[in-house]
Amino acid sequence: MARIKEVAAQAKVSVASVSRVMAGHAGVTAATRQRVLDAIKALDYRPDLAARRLRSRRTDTVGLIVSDIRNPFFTEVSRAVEDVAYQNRMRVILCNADEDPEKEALYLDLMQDENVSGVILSPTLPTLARFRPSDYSFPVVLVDRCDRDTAADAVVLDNVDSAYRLTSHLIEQGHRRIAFIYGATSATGRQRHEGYVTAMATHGLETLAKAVPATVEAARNAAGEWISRRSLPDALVASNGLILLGVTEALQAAKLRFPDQIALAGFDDLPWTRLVEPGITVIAQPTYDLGRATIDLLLQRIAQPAQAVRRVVLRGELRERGSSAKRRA
Amino acid sequence: MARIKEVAAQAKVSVASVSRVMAGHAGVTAATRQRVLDAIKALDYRPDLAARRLRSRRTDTVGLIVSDIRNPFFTEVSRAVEDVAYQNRMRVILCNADEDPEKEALYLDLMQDENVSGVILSPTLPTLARFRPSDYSFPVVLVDRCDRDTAADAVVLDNVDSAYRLTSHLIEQGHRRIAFIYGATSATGRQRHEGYVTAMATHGLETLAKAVPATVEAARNAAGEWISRRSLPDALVASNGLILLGVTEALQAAKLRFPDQIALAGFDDLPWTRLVEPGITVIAQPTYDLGRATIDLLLQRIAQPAQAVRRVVLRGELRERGSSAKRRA
DNA sequence: CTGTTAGCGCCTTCAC
DNA sequence: GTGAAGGCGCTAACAG
Repeated sequence: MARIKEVAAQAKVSVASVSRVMAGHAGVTAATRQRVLDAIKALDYRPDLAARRLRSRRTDTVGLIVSDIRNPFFTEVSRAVEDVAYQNRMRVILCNADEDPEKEALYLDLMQDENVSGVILSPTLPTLARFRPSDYSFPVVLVDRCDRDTAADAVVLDNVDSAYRLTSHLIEQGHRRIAFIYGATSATGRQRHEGYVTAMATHGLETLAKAVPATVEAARNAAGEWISRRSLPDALVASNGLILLGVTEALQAAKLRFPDQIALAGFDDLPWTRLVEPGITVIAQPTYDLGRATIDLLLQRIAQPAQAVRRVVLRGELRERGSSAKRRA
Repeated sequence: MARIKEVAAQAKVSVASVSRVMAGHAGVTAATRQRVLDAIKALDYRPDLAARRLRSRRTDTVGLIVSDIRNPFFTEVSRAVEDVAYQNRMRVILCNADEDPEKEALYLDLMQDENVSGVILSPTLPTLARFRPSDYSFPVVLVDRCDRDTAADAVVLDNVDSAYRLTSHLIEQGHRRIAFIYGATSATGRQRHEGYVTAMATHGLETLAKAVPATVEAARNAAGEWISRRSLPDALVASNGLILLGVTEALQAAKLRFPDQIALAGFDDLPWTRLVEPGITVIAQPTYDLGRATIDLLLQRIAQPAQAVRRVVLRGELRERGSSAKRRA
């Protein structure tokens, strides 16, 4: 492995010039520049990143702390982050916090140790509650989850609105007893719950909601309990894709047909929601765009640490399908 | 941020002793050891990783180059890798090659620059064909995809066998004209195709196979073309979860009911395969275990670079569901 | 415009 | 058992 010294020797210049050429720094003759470039190519020189990072005190690395990598929403966000980051010569360190606040804290610590240039985080509720950007030596951009008053860059869906629209749609379809199952570990679940509550209240309807851990199993069990009661709701709404899956499984296990016996709707336009007859009505999230907006925001923040805190809100799109069809009066 | 010097000063010892204590090195008095530990705690000292890496010439970082992060198979593998890696004080750099050989090459290069301790790779066919472990300065463990004669550590499913069993199952159910749609970009698709061919040959049946890019869209189109022909096959088999999804969508678009009009089966026990009535028969892959075996192998290889090349083969499990049900003779 | 040089923070011989 | 000192490979400040 060639070192910068050898490149300098080969090009008959000083190491400083080599460094300057690599940095794309101005103030180098075209001639020396070329000699350096030739030497680099001739020796197949690749700068030592560890040395560079030690000296320059920057890592060009971003940490991606995702709350549940199995959730397709986050894998798509990760894909966007990965794409854009590498296009900008940044590395991505992947961390999966598994909806566990302790793991989140651990990973944030790790990021400190790694001296990353920035972090993307989708915090659980406890972490979000404690979250102060100033606690960290690196910029943090929140994705998917943040409170109204969180003083940090964030990219989120219009959760309240989307849930409001989804619920209103069900009401318009003639459903009245609409139940809402939502993730208890995230601000997102809460906000969607809020949108649901508002929509119900607007129409003078009683709410019927349950918070569950954001897993397929928990949702399946919760929905199962509801189903086994004597009085079935008219409709069930799930606050995200994982929960929607659990609910759908429970309905199927109980041999309940939608929309005939019960209507169904939820968040996240996963491929299978079209496959399950007659299709499930959902709010589609622009997942890739959310991810891209997040890493864009982070890169900008890294470049300009002092710029004003920003919040990007993307709109969810209602996709009506058979599962929410009109109730026969 | 405290430095090792300050810790040394605070503990009234030399930096060497601090370093020794941190390394858990023997030959330090319990007394000094305690003083150092106290100082570290008092100053909240955290060693600078960039400096340590420069000095020690090791990064304790593994690269994870996944061929398609949107494929749930790989997200589950990633989860396992992530889990185990961090438990072993290793970082994970995530790369998504998107089934693109050029990106794979790019990322492998990057891993070289990063001086990673090791790499996990699920190569496309072209990359696999060229692959020589000795081309890299770090150990590489292949996951999901490798040839019989690839001289590298690898963790894979028993692809040929599983496909053989799946196909045989369909034959036993009375299906005869069984078509196979498989991913053209991976050794895995090929091997599953081989198992299919063998099973068909064993029973003296003609094969009917098509290779497609490993995406939902490509599979949907391919299946669509097949379906629109005059003579429908008895059954369709998809070589992985993405392709199975595309095929299922095509069948649904054509309003074909399974198993009545056509039987269906595939690889990857994704949640939705149970949801689509009457359930799709699949080979379930032990995805998490595959990932864990892979990172385990890599960590062992890092610890003992000279050990013999190993191959771990995990067995796929046939899960019979309605979609492959007996053909009415 | 180019070269010399002083570290970045840590580990690790080497003396004592 | 402990400390002093050199150097990992690079960047950047300073001279020239």
